[in-house]
Amino acid sequence: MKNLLYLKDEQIKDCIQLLLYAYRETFSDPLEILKKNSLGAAHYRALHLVERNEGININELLIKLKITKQSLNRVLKELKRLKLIKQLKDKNDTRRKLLYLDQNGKKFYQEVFESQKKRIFNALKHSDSDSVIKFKEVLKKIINGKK
Amino acid sequence: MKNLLYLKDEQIKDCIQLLLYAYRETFSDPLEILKKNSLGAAHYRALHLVERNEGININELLIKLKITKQSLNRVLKELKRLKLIKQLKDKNDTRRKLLYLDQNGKKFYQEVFESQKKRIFNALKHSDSDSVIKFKEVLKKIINGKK
DNA sequence: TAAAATATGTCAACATATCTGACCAAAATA
DNA sequence: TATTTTGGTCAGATATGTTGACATATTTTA
Repeated sequence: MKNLLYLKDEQIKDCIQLLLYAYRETFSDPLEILKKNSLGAAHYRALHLVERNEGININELLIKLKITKQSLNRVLKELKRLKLIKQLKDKNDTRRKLLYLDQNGKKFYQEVFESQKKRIFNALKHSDSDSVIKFKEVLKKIINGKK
Repeated sequence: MKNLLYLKDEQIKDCIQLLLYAYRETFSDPLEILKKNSLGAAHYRALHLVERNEGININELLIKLKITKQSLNRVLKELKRLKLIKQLKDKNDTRRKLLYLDQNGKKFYQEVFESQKKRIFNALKHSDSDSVIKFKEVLKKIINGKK
């Protein structure tokens, strides 16, 4: 049995705290721009997922966001009102509604993303390629978790 | 100029998404136990910081949490009521109140931490020492951010 | 084809955790 | 003594989530 220092409780607590701070800072950066448009973090999370998964339907989005459809609906209603996203019927199953960024959406998303990007960009720029790969690997293991 | 693949927008978006998911999963694990005691994530964040900084005062805690004193006050009131934390006056400056875990607090904190620890522990266990070091380095750069 | 399942939308009520702004008191410091 | 610092409190607002109930259109299944 190796003496795995980095598995000691204090080290784990360190990781948890770093994760909390990194998340908080990363997601507080874009709040200002969002607020100007009377939107919040929840709208951005949905917008981000639509941007990265153009044509996603409501159900898939719900699963990724892990919120109820009532909560999501409120968010989507406002995003549609502001012409940031649009819905098109799935031709193979017209019950399903597929989500896309609308005209304003692409521009707005890019603006919000830029505000958030700076922090990550600088962090990665000052890290080497290997560090970034390992950083993402550990994050993925945390996400998939539970042994 | 090197061709830094990992600085492309798509890679940055990947990182942001991983960070969001890792945070969400890590902090959703302990919610069940907290809820049994009618506490939430906010109480745990405060409890965690008191555990890691025994004798911290209110102002320092406010700065670490980045919330208003009104919000913190409500959280601390409940933690004190449940005998999870206690306040002692600073003898050098009796305006200041220093926070410590109370009897119940140590036991309760450990229980909640264990529920959260599993996920991180497994992720780190399946990573090598170098990966963990680099993982933490990148997180720190993200936190200190802004060039 | 009739019944069941699926995908989405909506209403209402409520819970939680945050915020702002105003104001107060005790203690330390200039 | 006047000002600043530290902490507490009240009241109201906002953002985001929850449950539960119900409606509609469409697809799938028996």
